[in-house]
Order: sequence, then C-alpha cells, then structure tokens
Amino acid sequence: MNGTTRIFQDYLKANRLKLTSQRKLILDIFISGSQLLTAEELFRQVSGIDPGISLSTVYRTFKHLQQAGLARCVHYGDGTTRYEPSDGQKSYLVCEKCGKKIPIINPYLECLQQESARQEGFRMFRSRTTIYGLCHECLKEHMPCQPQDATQH
Amino acid sequence: MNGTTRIFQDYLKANRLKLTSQRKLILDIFISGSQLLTAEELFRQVSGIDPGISLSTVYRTFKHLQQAGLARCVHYGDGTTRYEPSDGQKSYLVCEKCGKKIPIINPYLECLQQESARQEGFRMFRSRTTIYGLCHECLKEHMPCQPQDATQH
DNA sequence: CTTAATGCAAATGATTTGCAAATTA
DNA sequence: TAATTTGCAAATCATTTGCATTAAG
Repeated sequence: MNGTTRIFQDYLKANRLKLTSQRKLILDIFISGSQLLTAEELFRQVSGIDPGISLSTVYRTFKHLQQAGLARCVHYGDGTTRYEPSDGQKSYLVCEKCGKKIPIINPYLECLQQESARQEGFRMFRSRTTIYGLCHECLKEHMPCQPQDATQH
Repeated sequence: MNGTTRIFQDYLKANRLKLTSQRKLILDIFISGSQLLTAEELFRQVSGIDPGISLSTVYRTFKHLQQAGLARCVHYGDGTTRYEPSDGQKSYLVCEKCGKKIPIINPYLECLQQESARQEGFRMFRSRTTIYGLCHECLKEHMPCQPQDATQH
C-alpha cells in the first residue's frame, strides 16, 4: 500500500467514513493515471473496471480526496475541470538579517501557483517560493528606517 | 482616458467591434474596483448605474476583456469564478524539459505571500517564486509515457 | 445492527445561445 | 444603411442532491 492510499485511509478513519470498493477503485485509478482527468474521463475509466459505479460517486469521492489533501481540481480556460494529485510545493520565509528560514503552508498559495501554471499551458510538478524579508525579531531592531521596495521588481 | 481603456478601444477597433455604452460602463467598473468580482457581483454594480444592462452582456464583455488581455478569470475552490485585471507581479514558470522561462503575472499570488509573511510576523521585501513543470509544447511530446512522479515529492 | 455510501433521477446554478429589436459606425 | 450588440428567455452542461436501497464497520 502506497503513501497516498494510507493517507486516504487515515482520512477516512479520522472522519468515520467507510472505505468502499468504489472509493478504493477511484483512488487507485486517480493516483496511477499519468494525466489529468476530467470527472467524466475518470468515470469512464472506472466504469471500464466496475461498470456499476456512478458519476455521482466519482464526484463525491473527489471531494474527499480534496479534503484529504490528495487532490486538487484545476479549471481550464476551455471550460474543463481536471483533478490532479497534489504534489510537493514548498514555500519559505527567509530573514535577510539573521538567515532564519521558516517553512510556510498556505494551500491558497499553492492553488494560485497551480492556477498560474495552468493558465500558461504549464503542467506544474513542484514549486519553490522564497519570501525574503525580516523576521519579527530582526524587525524590532531594524524598524527606524524602511528598507522597502528598493529590491522589488 | 487611462491605458486600460485605450487598450480596450484598440482591441475593439482592431476587431471591428463597437464601443457601446454597456461595454464602457462594464470596463470602467471592472478596472476601478478594488476587489475581484464575480460576474454576478459586477452585474449588480453595473445595474446600480444602468439598470438596463443584462447579465449576458456582462459575460460577453468579459470574454472580450480576456481576449484583449485585460482580464483573466480565476476559479476558486469554493466554486466561484472571479475576474481580475491582469497587471502586476512576476514569478516564473520554468520548463524542466526545454528550460523555457515564463514570467507569470498574478497579483493574488503576491497578495497571499504578503499575507503569509504577515502571519509569521515577517515583513516581506520581495519574493521569488519558481514553478517547475512542463510547458505546453514539451507536455505534448511527453504525453505517450508518463513523466510523472519521478520528480514528485 | 447502526451508520454511512450508493445509484438513480431530478434539481441546481452558472454560463451560453437564438432571435427580434435597438444601437453604433 | 449595414453590421453588430443588446436583452430576454430558453437551452446547456457540469455538478449536486433527495431518497430508497445496499454495504461497511
């Protein structure tokens, strides 16, 4: 059992949800696929294996995958919406004075990066964001002047 | 008349489209607003001034604004779609295959970065975002096999 | 057994479109 | 005057939901 599957199972357990055969199948196809799928497309693939599964279930399962942080949906300009596994995005705050490095977690940030990549026809694998500035402590010592904007753009 | 308005007028002229009072009003409200609006929201604002304007016209005008490169629509996880003026910051998309480097523009990204920094007591001076992936062209060549996961995680 | 999940069909809600009337160049 | 745009209402289309039934823990 791979990591993703474990995460999903943990999520289900934590929320008193059940691991049905449908959910298992949808998850498997979702993570094993090499390209981004539309709900319909994934539904068709899933149907090839278990013809009984409904489109509603695909949609419902996707919601859980999203909540578990395993999937995100990406909207395209052509009107389609595709679901993709979420991948490793790392963001850091770096203090220019003391060099402190603080990892930040901001799903919205990740979402927007995805969105930006998508808008350029890009398929994003991972991203690095480094935010340079002054940390709280160094800020106190520095406050008198305002080192702003000079470095921007 | 500001730059945006001029661009829009040029776009209209270039495409033999007409500058109607509705389009003018929608453009004005769109560019003057301080926040991202839903089609509905913008429609409501516009209606406050010219109650005759229809929602269809708002949608149709948006398409033109997008084509003119003045607006882009951003889909949110909450299901709303908001239209935002395209201007502002630069981060980069980097294609891992061909090395292409594309500057991306997403004011929201910057906004969120500011926000993240603030939450940690950080004062943000500048940021560098690099999004790694495959560009549209390389994506096509790669599709047959699955370039996935290797770089993932 | 108890609770949650499923499939189906019907409902929703955002966006689009056909068309006759109105407006722009 | 010719061509485009508008508003309206109806049509789409992806996604969601209600409900009776089935399956998981």
